[in-house]
Amino acid sequence: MSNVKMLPVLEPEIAPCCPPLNERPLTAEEAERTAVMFKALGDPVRLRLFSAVASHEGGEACVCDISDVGVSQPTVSHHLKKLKEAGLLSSERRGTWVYYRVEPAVLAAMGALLTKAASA
Amino acid sequence: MSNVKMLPVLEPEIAPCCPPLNERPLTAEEAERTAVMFKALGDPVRLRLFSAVASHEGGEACVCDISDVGVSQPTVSHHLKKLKEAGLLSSERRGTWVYYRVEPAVLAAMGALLTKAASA
DNA sequence: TGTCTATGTTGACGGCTGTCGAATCAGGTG
DNA sequence: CACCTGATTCGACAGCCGTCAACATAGACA
Repeated sequence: MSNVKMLPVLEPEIAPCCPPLNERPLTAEEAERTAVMFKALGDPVRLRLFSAVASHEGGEACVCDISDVGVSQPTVSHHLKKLKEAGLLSSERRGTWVYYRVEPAVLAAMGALLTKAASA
Repeated sequence: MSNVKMLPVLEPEIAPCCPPLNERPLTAEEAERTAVMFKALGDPVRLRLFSAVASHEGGEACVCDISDVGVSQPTVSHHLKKLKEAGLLSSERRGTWVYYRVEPAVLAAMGALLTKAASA
């Protein structure tokens, strides 16, 4: 298979998504979209996988490099798929191995949601 | 009753918690602690409630001001409790009403986790 | 005291989600 | 081609979670 479906909300280059959390109450739709991203990081295993990819040299990592998080290999694959669906990771097959890479724009957007709210 | 139990990890004033997600792979414990916070924001209703509190004047809001999110009142209470347990909100009763307030330090810590990772 | 309003708690239900083993797919190698 | 390894998908199960109605609690006020 090729591509898991991506969240359309994340397609714009800088992923503006939603206003800072303290600017105004989020609408139901905004909350729905944003919650998907936070939920993706709301699992310990996914957080470890994501951190492993993000901290790996070159900003990308093969599944084989990061699959030592205490769960079975199908479960690792399942979580990577979730992160991908949330728009936080992208994947590419190169020969034998599949490499995952972080999406910095999405990360920055999520960070802005929080830091702008914190500073105000 | 008074207080719901807080996460001990969030007690230090600036809530240093964990390194940026791309500095090194998170340990199991770090991931466990951090995931609790992200999970708290990983629900649309909670995100709307949190945003409503954060954007309310004075940085605090009475439950009656924010409970119009399309779910029943007990459900609102349930979600506010979750946000409180995650260390994202604090509450205080003043007379008839209960006021919720955001914890900016925790918010800043979560933001730093993401923005530092995004910029590197 | 009693009553009203504002929140929180309880108990139950249904759906979602994390997990695994087994099967399957993709690519490399012989 | 057969075979092996890396990775995903499938099918099933248990536990968690969001939701509600009903009940309980806290404070204000008469």
